[in-house]
Amino acid sequence: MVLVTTCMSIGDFSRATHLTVKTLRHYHEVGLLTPVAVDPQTGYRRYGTEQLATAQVVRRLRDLGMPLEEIRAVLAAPSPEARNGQIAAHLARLTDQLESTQRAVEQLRDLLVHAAPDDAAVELRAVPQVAAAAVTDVIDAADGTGWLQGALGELYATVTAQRLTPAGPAGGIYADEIFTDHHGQVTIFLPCGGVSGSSAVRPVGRVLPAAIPAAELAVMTHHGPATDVDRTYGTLASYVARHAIGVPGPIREYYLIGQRDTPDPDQWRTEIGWPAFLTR
Amino acid sequence: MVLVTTCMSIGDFSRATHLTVKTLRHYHEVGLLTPVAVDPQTGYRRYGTEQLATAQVVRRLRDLGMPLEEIRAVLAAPSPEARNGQIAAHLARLTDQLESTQRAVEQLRDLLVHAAPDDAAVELRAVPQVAAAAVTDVIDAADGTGWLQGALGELYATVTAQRLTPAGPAGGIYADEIFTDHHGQVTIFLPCGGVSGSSAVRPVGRVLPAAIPAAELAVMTHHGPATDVDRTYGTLASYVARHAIGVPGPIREYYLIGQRDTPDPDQWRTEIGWPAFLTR
DNA sequence: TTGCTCCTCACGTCACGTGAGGTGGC
DNA sequence: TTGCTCCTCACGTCACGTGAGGTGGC
Repeated sequence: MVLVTTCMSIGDFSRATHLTVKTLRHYHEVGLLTPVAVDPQTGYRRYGTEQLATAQVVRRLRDLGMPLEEIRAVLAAPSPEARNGQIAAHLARLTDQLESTQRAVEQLRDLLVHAAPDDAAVELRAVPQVAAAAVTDVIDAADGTGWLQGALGELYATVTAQRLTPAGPAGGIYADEIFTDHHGQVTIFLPCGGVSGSSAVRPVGRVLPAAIPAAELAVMTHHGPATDVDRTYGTLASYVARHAIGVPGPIREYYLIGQRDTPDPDQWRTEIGWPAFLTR
Repeated sequence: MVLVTTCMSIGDFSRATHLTVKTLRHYHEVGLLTPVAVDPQTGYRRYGTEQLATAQVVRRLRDLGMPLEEIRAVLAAPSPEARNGQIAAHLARLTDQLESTQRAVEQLRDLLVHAAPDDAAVELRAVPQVAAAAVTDVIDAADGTGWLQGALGELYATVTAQRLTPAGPAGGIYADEIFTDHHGQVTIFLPCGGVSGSSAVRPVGRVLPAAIPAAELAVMTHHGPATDVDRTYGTLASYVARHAIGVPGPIREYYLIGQRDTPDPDQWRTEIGWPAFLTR
């Protein structure tokens, strides 16, 4: 059986698909849309008419911002169901992006309308060592919020299942690299003391017993969701710098009221703790 | 008067703003966020507490996808009104993008659900030379739709003002570079013959009299808005390739029913004309 | 003194766009 | 034969991220 394919030059294929010649050459180079034939003498590319449909799909997926690597996976999907799943996953990402853009718009308005939080609310506090159940991981800052919710859920579930009583609000210890590199170690903990100050929690899944060290902190309470927590960080950093009380060490957060407590983000309260020395 | 500025290291400023150290150095390099002081010996950067507010604005504008160059312009705005105008312009662009993404989703669904247009509807046609009023420009393909509406509006307004009667539907002549480079010459014309075949139109604004040359075309009608006109182009190109009747020359479009005629996009009709020879 | 912070290159990423300089096809 | 199409480098764009390799500050 001989398959006779009707061919067209790259110029005709460009007019037919509304993809530029440069783009078509690029798609050839990365193996996304390989011409049916390439003249070995001249390097001239020949595209088959049956490639028009593929090009139309590629164009629409690119219009949706899908990376070339993922488009290649869609084209290679073993079944229509797999293909639809990949596309649906990308559309879900687009929806997430849209929501985060809408939040960014509100944040910007907030920033331009409302004054910076007042640093009169900064409090200096020495926290003692506590025994706790803890989850530790190295994460990307971008994944922070989702990861935090998962860790808190696992901590509360584990502590409850073991019939222990939390001895204070949950907290987090953030390595500097989380801020300076957007990638670093985070520990989320839930205080629950046992005999002689060591945690009574038994390891389950990611949850381990841990001793959370004592610290001296400049503390300020952030009101609302984490999206604009940087404003509270700024005020706190400014306070610490003006009083020249900064010391090295990881930043802490304490989750007083959050998603688990009330669905109203305005009522959420998070304490930010910046390492500081309290005595002069 | 001596201004004493409280300073912080790049590391502290990173923690305070949640911008990475690499990002802060980049913003310094491009002049977007210049430290208040740089140690001439060591190159160490010092940031002032009053720069925290600026950094917070920058971060939110970046979250909205605003380019660094535009953010610089926002920061340098002479008045709050100018600033708000620049931000509003960017938000309008975001809204446009959102709409175009939503259209892309529908287009993709269409492509996966509906079969390609049938090439039984392709018609071979010889069009004679006509006298016309015309607007010619070199444009980017991305600006095509908006530019086309403007040109059509100007053509119809001019012809009507000069009490001339259109002698047929408006059309467009698209240089190959519009498709192969996404940048090239386009002529939009409205036939209106005068004495002895030359256009009676007097030049006004961008509108000039022109003789639109005769052509032999393979023609197919596109139904609906221009967003998925590439499907009709593909079917037409396939037809021309299979019958081996393609000849060089610019592509034409004829705007039979459009935005000017009905607000319902499903009723819009555009003829696509692909250069072809009619005799064998 | 040690370890940590900070520094400057130099190069990579992603999806192309922009020339330069040259050759094949009708 | 002319002019057009097509070719391959090589480099640019944008907003950073990723090491390498080295120095200053507490």
